Amino acid sequence: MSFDSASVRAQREQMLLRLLFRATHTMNAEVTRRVRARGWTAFKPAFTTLLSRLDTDGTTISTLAARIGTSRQAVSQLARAIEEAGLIERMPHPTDGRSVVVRHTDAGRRILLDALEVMSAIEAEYARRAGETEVAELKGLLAHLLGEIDPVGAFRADAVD
Amino acid sequence: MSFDSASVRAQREQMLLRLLFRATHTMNAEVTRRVRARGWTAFKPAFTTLLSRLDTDGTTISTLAARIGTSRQAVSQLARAIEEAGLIERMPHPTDGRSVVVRHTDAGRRILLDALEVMSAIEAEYARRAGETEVAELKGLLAHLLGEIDPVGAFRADAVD
DNA sequence: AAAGATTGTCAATCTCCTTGCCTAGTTTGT
DNA sequence: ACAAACTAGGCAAGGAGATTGACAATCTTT
Repeated sequence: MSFDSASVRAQREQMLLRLLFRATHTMNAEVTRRVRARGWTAFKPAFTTLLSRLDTDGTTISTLAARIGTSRQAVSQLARAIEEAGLIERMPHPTDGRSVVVRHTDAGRRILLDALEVMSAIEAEYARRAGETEVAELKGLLAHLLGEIDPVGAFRADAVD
Repeated sequence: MSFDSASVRAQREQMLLRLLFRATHTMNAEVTRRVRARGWTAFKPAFTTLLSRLDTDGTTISTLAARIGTSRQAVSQLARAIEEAGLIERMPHPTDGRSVVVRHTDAGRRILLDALEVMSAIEAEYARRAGETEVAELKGLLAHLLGEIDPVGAFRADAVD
């Protein structure tokens, strides 16, 4: 394998990982910008990760960690930040004295719905610019690939809490 | 829009942004793991961003910043880290006294080729598991979408350095 | 020459995450 | 019943990667 900088660069530009990086970064920046523009100035990109995984009756830190796929400490810290933004609240677990249940506040529910609306709007815009079929197909292919390479990361309706 | 936690969660799982996040994260983790396994223990995920954008005869910090799409400061810091890992070297610009030219060392060229091999191997593996056509199509659709939403991020053969 | 831009860097700060350790509870084994 | 083992959560420290503001050195324009 020879080394020619231009061809190496061109090659990398077409790598799947590079394409994924660019798409993720571009879309995430846009979502954050628009959610903030809706008046949620305290919103941070990481918030939706947790907010969207809370059950109506609340969820424990450990369960969240398992769902999100990070450590309990990370969730605990993230939860503190979101709590300080007034979007969730901590409560003692009804039966397990060690556990803490995290639950949406009203504002937490509102911002989540707003974020979902923003994401839908952006997707719709992408579909308008790049083609309805293309974007739908892209989502299908991504979901298909993820089913192969990251089955655990998927939402499981039967998750035990 | 009503609020039902389970349906909201399910809805978000199918959002394009969420799919992109999962795919990016999964693939990036795998690339890093394998490159490290090839003996590049000092390798960090962020390195390839810069390494893959260096020209054979070197590139200035400002040019890199424009190419990568971040600030000069970020590039400067990243360059220091990569320099300390022995993969690039700084040199004074031949004509412009303000500029610094960043260039691959031999090790820098080798690790980049290794990383590209790793990425190709992973893509091939994905193609085997999820289908050749599917992965090729996924890449095509991503590139197509990016052409619409992030035209600047693309590689430009006519870039002036 | 003087005014203005541009290049790279320093320093401080921020976000998100990790690792190591610790206490308070709960479950298990005998 | 009771000690051992495990689990839930949080504290502290710190790292990776980026941002922002300020700045000296150097070019460019007028």
